[in-house]
Amino acid sequence: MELKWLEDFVCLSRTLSFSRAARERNVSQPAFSKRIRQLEQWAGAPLVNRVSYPAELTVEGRRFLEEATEIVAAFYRAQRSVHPPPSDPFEVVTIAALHTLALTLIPHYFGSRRNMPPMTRLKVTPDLGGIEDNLNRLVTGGADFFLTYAHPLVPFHLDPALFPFIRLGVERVLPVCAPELGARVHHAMAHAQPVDYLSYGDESFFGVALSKLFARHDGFRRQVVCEDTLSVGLMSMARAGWGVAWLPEGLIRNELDDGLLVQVTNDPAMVLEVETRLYRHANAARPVCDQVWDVFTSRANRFAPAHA
Amino acid sequence: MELKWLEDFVCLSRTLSFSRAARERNVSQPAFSKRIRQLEQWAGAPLVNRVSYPAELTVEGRRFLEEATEIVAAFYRAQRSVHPPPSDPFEVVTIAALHTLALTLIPHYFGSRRNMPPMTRLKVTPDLGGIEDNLNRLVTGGADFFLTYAHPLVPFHLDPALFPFIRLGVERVLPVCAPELGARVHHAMAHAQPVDYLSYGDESFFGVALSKLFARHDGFRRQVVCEDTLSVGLMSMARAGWGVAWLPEGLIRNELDDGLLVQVTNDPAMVLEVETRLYRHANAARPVCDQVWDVFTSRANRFAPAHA
DNA sequence: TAAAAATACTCCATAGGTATTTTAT
DNA sequence: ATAAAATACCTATGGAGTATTTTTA
Repeated sequence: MELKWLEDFVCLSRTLSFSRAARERNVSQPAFSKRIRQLEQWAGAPLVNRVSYPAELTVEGRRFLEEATEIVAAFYRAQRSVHPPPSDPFEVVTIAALHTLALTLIPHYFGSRRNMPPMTRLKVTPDLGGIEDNLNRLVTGGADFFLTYAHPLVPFHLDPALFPFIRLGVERVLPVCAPELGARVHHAMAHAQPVDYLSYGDESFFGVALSKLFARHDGFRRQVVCEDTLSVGLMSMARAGWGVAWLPEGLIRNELDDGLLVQVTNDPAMVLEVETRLYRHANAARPVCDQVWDVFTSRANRFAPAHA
Repeated sequence: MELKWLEDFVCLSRTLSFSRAARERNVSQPAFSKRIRQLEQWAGAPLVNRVSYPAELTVEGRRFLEEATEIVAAFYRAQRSVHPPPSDPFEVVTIAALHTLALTLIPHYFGSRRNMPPMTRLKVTPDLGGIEDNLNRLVTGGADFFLTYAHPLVPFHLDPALFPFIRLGVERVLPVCAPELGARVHHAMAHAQPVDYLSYGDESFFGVALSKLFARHDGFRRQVVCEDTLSVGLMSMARAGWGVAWLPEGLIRNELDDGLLVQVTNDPAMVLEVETRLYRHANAARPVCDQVWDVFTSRANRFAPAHA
């Protein structure tokens, strides 16, 4: 019985796809399948229903998942317990965050240090374009909170019993470009002609969400001229006049106000609306975590970027 | 990272001996050492201090032990969660018990079913001579309680924080034989001549304890004529006149009263006194377990066989 | 038809064994 | 001197890969 089997299973329960989970776990699909079978043999029952597509957990699998998630977290807690952090008068609260939110939302919520409980330190661990790392940090207890976007087009499954979340607000992701390109781009889009497009790639949250959004509107043709998983990177390119980028409103409010970026269309179908959510581990029971949770709960919607 | 490494470590923390733990875990000593080293590498620190003898856990090891014990239990809880027992109106309380105590002490404590909380069922899982299996059942959550003898000569270590125990009483283990052998055996022992001896072997609790007791009195010579790890088996042989056996007083009270067995010496140095203890898992938090615990606590010493 | 999962097979990393040396009491 | 732990070395199991077939949407 190996720890990685449990990690495999937790990953599979999120992706509900052997191949995707295998890729995420950096093993070949046959090897991954075999490991899941070994786990099922140890557990004594099938945990995944393979006949349906997409795959789904069996009743036994759902029961097992709760325990498995707990055990995985316990392992890394045990590992950390060996090297207790040097006694520090400050309580450290770790927030795993999609990098854009680390830039835009966290300052909004906390404003100044005065809004933090005294003697606490905020540790933000931004991702590099994928949410998997952040999810793992939350599941294994490496982070107390996970600040993320959420959208029906980009499903990721976290057991709501173990990982409660609060909906902080809604953010609009707008198609923008430099003002000198505005007219040309507007014309191209209106006539289904290809436009220069600044892409998030196919892996990141916005990349997946946008590609599915565009799939619904085949009138939109695009030519990828630059790719970057970081929204701030794309913003720089857009300001330099390379092309159109879909950027979160909270990130570019100043640029829009100052006319450094302009929205290329008012078609609401071309605007992506995403929720902003804060997840926590139900067992992250430190008092300071409850305090931070309360700060976010009390300010939810009030400080959400789209409504600020 | 493998489950068996944690089981190895828990076992090692009890035995404080690589070779003994290796035997208990059914692997060779080098393989066992290697597994512990792998665990230490994963944990990121030495968990065992090997320079001292007997080996002892490091500070890190003691911290890690608590988590490890928890995780091992969680694994087997997860495994059981896959096949939940059929809904049964009865709560089952499982007691792992040294077989002799299963015969003598449990009936004394509970008397009739009326003393059990209503709608509960007692499941007794006696051992076959060794305490290791029972310890494992307790550690992995397979048993709610562990009823055992205890003696300084037979140390076994259970973390008192995780496995609290109550001292139920003291039992004397007496050298007895059939009445027709009494005079001859008494004479032989008085003159340091070998006597026919009914042995528990070298593995069981009484076997270890007695061999260490005898080592202090080299005046006692013995000839093993029969070996059985079960005390009741030895009692039958003793009644049939095969030789001398050391038997727990609670088991042979009737035989002594009826003159079917007689004590071969009154030398108090030849009597083994053992404690009877009830251990529980600190996290076995079901209400019915607390009730059973209370039954034992309230009756401790009152119903101990040696004082009954 | 295309993507996903299972199957077949090959290879090599490593877990575990035996034999031996080193170390500690 | 003896018992325990580490070291050295060898063998074989099985874990992971590639290639292929089967299956499902």
